[in-house]
Amino acid sequence: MMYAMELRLLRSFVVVADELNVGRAATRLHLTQPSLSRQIAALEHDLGVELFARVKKRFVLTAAGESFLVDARQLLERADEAVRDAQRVHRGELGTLRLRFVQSATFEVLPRLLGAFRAANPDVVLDLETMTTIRQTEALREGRIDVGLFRLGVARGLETRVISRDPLVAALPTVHRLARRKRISLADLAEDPFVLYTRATGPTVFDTIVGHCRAAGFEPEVTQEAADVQTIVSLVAAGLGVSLLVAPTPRIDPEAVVYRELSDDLPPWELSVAWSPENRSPVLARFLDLVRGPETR
Amino acid sequence: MMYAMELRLLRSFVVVADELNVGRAATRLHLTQPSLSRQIAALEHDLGVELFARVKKRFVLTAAGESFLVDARQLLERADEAVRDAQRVHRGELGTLRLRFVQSATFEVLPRLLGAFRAANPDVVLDLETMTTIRQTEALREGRIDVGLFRLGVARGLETRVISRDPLVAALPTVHRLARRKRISLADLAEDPFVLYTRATGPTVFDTIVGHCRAAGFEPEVTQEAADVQTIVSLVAAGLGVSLLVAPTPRIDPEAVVYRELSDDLPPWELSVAWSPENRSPVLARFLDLVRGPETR
DNA sequence: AGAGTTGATACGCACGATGCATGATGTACG
DNA sequence: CGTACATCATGCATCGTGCGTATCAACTCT
Repeated sequence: MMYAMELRLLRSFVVVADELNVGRAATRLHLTQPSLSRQIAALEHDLGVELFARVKKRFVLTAAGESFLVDARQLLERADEAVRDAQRVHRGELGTLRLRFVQSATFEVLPRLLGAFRAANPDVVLDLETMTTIRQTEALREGRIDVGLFRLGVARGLETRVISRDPLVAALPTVHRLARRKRISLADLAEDPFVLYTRATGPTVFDTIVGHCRAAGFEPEVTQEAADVQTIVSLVAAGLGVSLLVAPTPRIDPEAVVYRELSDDLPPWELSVAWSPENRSPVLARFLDLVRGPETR
Repeated sequence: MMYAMELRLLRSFVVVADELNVGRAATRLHLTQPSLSRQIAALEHDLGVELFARVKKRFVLTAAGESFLVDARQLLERADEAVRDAQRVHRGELGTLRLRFVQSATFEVLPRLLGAFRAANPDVVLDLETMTTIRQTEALREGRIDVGLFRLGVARGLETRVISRDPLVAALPTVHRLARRKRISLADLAEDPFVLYTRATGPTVFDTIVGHCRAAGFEPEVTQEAADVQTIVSLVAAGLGVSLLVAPTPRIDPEAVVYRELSDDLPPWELSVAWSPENRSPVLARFLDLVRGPETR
């Protein structure tokens, strides 16, 4: 069905229904009385229904008019809301930010970032999940997510910015012979069994650590692999071996595990924000303002 | 804030968003491409927000466009609904019928009437309540209710139509000396105590019954009054006296109370529908179609 | 490189909404 | 009871705006 009905007619109708007097309503609408009279007539013609009963030159809403008034008010209200929402989405105040991150970002960087973003954009829905580095870059390129947080690696076709440089530390069981030392060197651990990230899920982490060991003159004996930090720390606590982790580290089992600085001059482990330059999401823009702003100083 | 936004623009926007091709969308809308192009531009100008990203002469919805599309669809949907509802209200298919009735209508007439009306108008909300005759006529004149159902009395300024003529019957305790007789005359009850409707709430009922008794040659001894039929029947069941009621009668205490026809040639007790001729409610019109239709044969 | 799409812009026209003047009808009040 | 006032509808001229035709500009595909 094709109605010629327009919001302009609804706006007029609501005012006339409010005043129940065409002349006064016309003044409020900056129109003349005849013009408004014809608008109402046109609306009634469109609907095929009388909205006002002209009883003795006086306007009264009909039952159909009462019903339509309620709906017209709601309609105008919702139209305004739709406009406001579109504008807010445009400004990035409203929408969804799809953010993925590696586990080691969860301990310090992520809470700090999200806290600041939440405060500035309370109406943005945050779609959060952990994801490995490789899958993040894929998802970013295909536009399935907006922001990635991962360590190492240049991502072709993606923009990145380092937001944190964190040292590697050694995780030792409290009962370990070196646990009393404040700093240790990698070479000290040459004979120890290692617990490391599963190579299958993220080869860079595994390979980099093994590379550091070789540079220190030994081939690490990896007795156990695990897919997440928590498990690795638990295994270290249980005495299955030592490990190398990125600081800040999880505070589980503080009685059973200690973290020690490394005296070796290892390059810092960089945490980067990554996004696609093709992604025009205003919410992403807001997020990047936050990330780039303070760092550009 | 004054938006020039009109539904016409929304209708166009939805189609363009659907096709993502101005030319094809224009064909569907029976417009030319330039015209539609300008409509979209005008809409974007109104909102102050780009709805489409023109990337390489190809249309893609922006985030704001996505948001606005959802709302625009909903808005158009609701606009149609508002029109349909107004039309249904006009036809009396939608709305409220405010119906009041005296107690004696509840046993047979009311269920029959409402059953038929409900079947024909399932979306009309029925606002039902018992109300005394006098208060019904007041409420009808003041437009507070649509239909009244009461007995006796001409109501000035109201239209009425008799829909049921019911005989008076005598209510006797089962243990009464006349309970075995099939028909009795009023004069037989000359010495019995009477239980009647409270005169204060409805004088016509009380006075008419007393009038019948006098015509039968005795002054009834009213030992007890009560405001509703149920109570009266209970009192008769308890042996406090006899009563005269309109048939059909409530089926409470069938062991303790019997109803007997009267041999006197009393005028039937008429039940009327009443309404105000000023009331333009389409729902009322539908109701009257039902009431008048079958009766006019 | 050239043909074919596709969206934006220019220009003239025509329809429609507006304002002014007036008519029709009802109300208030002396 | 009649006249002045109020209120909504209608006739008519005008102005604005949205539309179509023609054309341009930019990108795609072969």
